[in-house]
Amino acid sequence: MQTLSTEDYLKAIYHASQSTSGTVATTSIANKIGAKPSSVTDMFKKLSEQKLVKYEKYQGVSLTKEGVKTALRIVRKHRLWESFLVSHLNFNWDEVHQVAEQLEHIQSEKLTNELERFLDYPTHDPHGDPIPNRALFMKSYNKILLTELPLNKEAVCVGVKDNSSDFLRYLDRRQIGIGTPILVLHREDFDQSLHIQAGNSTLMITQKTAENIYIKP
Amino acid sequence: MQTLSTEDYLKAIYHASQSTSGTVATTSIANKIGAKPSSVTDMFKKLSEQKLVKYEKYQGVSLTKEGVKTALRIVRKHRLWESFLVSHLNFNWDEVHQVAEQLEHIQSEKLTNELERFLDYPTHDPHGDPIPNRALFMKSYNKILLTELPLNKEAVCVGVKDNSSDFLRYLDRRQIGIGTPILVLHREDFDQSLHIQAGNSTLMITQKTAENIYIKP
DNA sequence: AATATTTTTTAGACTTAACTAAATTTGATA
DNA sequence: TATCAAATTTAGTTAAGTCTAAAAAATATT
Repeated sequence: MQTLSTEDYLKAIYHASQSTSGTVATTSIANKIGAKPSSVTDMFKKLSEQKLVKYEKYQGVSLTKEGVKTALRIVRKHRLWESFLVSHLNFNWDEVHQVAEQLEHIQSEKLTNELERFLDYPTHDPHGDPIPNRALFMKSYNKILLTELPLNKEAVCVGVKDNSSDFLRYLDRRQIGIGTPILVLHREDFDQSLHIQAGNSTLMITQKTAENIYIKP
Repeated sequence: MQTLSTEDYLKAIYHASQSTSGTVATTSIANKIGAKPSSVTDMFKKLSEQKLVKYEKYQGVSLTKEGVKTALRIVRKHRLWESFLVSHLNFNWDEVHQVAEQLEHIQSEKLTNELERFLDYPTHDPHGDPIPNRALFMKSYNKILLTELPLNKEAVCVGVKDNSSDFLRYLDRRQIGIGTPILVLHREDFDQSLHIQAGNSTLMITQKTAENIYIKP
């Protein structure tokens, strides 16, 4: 059985390898976990002994098949709990992360599966991220970043890249959320800022904001 | 903030002091926690430094006011989660304990209070034990053991003393649960076994069984 | 009351997951 | 290619919570 800590490492490696899609560097995990690189090296060795990662000195790590499965089981629990917190316990989408970080470590297959049933088999969490099903399979939308949306083409917000409370609350204030229809009215060549229509209101957003919003045309 | 382990100790001390209502011995906690007495002594010292227990060498421990509050917060979470598991996630009353042991350590006041609201402020858990409210106040029924019920006096099962799966499953098979009406038809002087009417069926139970069923006349 | 038994504590050691500081390797730069 | 900087690993340390074995105190028995 995994300790709480190894689960955190596996999840961090999983997320890191999603964005870089290759081997993952010691420092990048150290930053995510909030630990020193030396501690991370120690853990890489331990995970390697357990055949959860492939690790070669100075070459970074990658998850083994078993490692991916373990990581996905945690991601599954995390996203199911986030969904529950928002749909039934009045949490906002910017408040769920910290609590879900704890709940994701609860060990009970029955609990996870019953929670999934209770929520009626949700496919995406409150941030638009896909929830692995019982077989750990998930399909993500064919989503693109808002920066790539052509002018005057209708689209819908389906997720966010940055899950920080700050960003999510910012979107809340702008009344942008999952499902909000979005149209790009004008793209400023100078700084790549966008004039968009989000729902019923027209507003301006920076490039940085647009880079963190996923949409589906 | 408490570690997972100190929370377990506080809860164990709380439960032990409920039954013995005095100071609690090192060995009794060692048995509950599944640790050696020497480890328990160490923890007693630590909890004492944190002013959560009153501890004097060789004299056992008792919870301080703050210790009781911390213990009750855990009991509150434990029983709320047990209620949730049974009422919404199809758990049986004999299956909930192990999972609730994990869930009780989740740190989030909002989560606890929203869960309580979602469950519509339950006063008792699936085993009939009272759930502390937000102010950590709980009122238990004026319950007595089934062994003390006079012949032919109507009563209702309101709880169990032994929460083990074995006992709970045994009661399930006998169709005895919270709310089941019970009538003692005959008490055998020889071994104190009882002939009772439970719901619609008549059956015989041993003294040991009767000693673990709480009823309200 | 003296002795024996049980309970509890102390002392020292182990494990896990972290740390710091120093050494090594890699990759970039000149 | 030689050198330098950054990243990574090694070596040794720490803290929490556990353990075993031995010592001390409390309780029970004769």
